[in-house]
Amino acid sequence: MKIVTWNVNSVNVRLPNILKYLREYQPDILCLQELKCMEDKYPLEPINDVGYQSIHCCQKTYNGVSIISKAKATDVEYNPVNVNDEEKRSIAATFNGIRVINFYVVNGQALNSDKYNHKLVWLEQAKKYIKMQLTKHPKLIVLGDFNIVPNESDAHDFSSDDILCSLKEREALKSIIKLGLYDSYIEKDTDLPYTWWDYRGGAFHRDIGYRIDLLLASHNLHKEIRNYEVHKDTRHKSWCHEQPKTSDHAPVMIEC
DNA sequence: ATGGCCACCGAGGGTGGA
Repeated sequence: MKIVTWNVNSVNVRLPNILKYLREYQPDILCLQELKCMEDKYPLEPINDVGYQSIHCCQKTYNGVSIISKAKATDVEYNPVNVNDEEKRSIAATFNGIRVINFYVVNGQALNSDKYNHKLVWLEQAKKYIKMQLTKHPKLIVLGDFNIVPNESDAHDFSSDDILCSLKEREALKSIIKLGLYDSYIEKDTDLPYTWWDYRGGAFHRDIGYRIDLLLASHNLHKEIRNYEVHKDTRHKSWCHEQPKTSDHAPVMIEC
């Protein structure tokens, strides 16, 4: 079973990339973040045409999350984690006995910003939801764009004064993991751990990145994970000729 | 070269991303 998280930075701009990814990698479950469209603009038909179903939680311009899958979703919850109902940052469903919770965590912008407090409040809500979900679902995975690095080694430029790296947000992530989750990241000697590289300054080319896209599995699922891959090929402009502009995130896959 | 911000809205530059 292949489970993937990918922040696509606009589902419509990235549609050719997404369809190519589905055809080539054949994931069982592909969780997307940053759809940036309303439901009536969500490209359901082309996704169906390559043999996949989709559930999606949309808003205008910002945010938005979906789960694309081969199997039918059951027990679907739309935006179960929210501080205000406007922001669509969460969607959850069960696929063949596996509970999948897809998050686009608040970015937070800067430590002195109101958005940073919003991020911390949102993470508190997420923790409550996950705690409740763990009591119901032995096989569970929380995945998505967390906008937080778990460890100092997960940032090329680690500074505790910077967003993504600061103490409070990392403590919030740790306390979520302590509920009974396991970071599925498997270190590869050949690669730095990053999943996101800034568009600016040739960051990808210079491998100046951060590991902020995470898959956190419950013990019963984690013990079955046998592979972990970051699909950096999708970051190359030559990978998809129909849409040479790429997302700034790479898809991250586990197999179990 | 595996290369240098991108996408949104709306009509041009401001905003948000991470």
